[in-house]
Amino acid sequence: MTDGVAERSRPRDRILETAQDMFHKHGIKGVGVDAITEAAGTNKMTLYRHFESKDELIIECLRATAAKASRIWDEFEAQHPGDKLAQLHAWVQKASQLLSADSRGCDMANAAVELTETDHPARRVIKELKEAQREKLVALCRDAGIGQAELLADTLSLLLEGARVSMQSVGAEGPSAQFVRMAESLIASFRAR
Amino acid sequence: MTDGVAERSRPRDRILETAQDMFHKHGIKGVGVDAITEAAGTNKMTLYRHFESKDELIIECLRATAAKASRIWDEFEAQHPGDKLAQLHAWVQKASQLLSADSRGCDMANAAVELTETDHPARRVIKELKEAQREKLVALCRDAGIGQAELLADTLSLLLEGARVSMQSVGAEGPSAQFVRMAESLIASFRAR
DNA sequence: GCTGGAAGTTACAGACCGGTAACACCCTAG
DNA sequence: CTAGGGTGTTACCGGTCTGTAACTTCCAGC
Repeated sequence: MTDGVAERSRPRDRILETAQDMFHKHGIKGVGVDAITEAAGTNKMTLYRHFESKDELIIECLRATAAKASRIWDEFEAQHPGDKLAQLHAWVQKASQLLSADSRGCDMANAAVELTETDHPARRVIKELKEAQREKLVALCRDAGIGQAELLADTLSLLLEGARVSMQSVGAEGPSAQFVRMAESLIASFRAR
Repeated sequence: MTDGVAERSRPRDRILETAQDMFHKHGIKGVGVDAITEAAGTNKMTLYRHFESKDELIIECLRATAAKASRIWDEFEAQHPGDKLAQLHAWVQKASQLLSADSRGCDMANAAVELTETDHPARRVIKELKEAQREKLVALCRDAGIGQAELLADTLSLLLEGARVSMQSVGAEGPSAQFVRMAESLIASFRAR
């Protein structure tokens, strides 16, 4: 009969959620564990009882973010059951919404930029998660009946990745503003082949 | 009759060059001023006599990097005088070379990711420099006789930006490997309109 | 009510950070 | 030769960082 209120959830969950949010907003190196625990309404010792190090917490945050993103793909399937082309357009739409709603880009890409040590434990996790996302998009393009599915998927990936990082440097009025137009005409052009 | 040897150049120049290199390799927050001065063969006091703060040094580094990039555009003009379309293809080629030679992406974009404070002095510099680069590419596309020059330039920008950040998260074998093919077919498609 | 484990508290270690003060040195322009 | 500016050296300041130790408090299950 545990109380379901978010504010009174288990400390581990609060830490994970708060850390995700703060890493996203201020960057990984821009947030200390003390700040996280304080914002999560707990303390450092409790954090280190649940996560063996800050690096481990970072990895768990990335996994959680990826899992959240993965759930969006389920929405596509639910909204357009079986219609893979419609799901691809929904993907473009969703990407555009993300661009409008948030100017801090992709957590995994940002983490890769910040964590420059080539042997950092988070790097292989980032690579794995990004590869999984790539394969999902390739499969969607292929199932939508597009011939060069890999090429379209990769192009769309780069466009979105570029848009998300471009927003952070030039701002929302820069090249990223044209993302939807670019993506849609790309899809049309690939379908025409 | 000052000795021209690079190792014996003025301390300010050595600091600037070393800082550029180290910020690029290890990120801005991953490098302390002590490490920079030591690598530059000097000391912290000398750094602070030439730069009023680390933030100011960061800004000077970004300006220097942009100036270096700007010189590449002069090469395009020198290699293909008057032939703007050839220069556009040279741009693609050069971008691809950068992708192969270096996996740490764009210093300005990386800095924008790292420096999350919205009022950080480097942010407006980054925006200015990125906007200048954008206008250069737009002008090149326009002068190459492409109708929707802005749209092509912005698409190429996002592709390159995406490729440079994608390399850092997924690696060189990911979507960024197809950059040249994407860019060239984009240019061809825009020329056909 | 008792007990055991989870959580909170305080203090601390050791390292690094950006930035400054005071002073010694060296080398070149006059 | 001398004066002075650029440079090097050392020590320090106050702050922040990750991570730990020792102890107390709380609360649910029995």
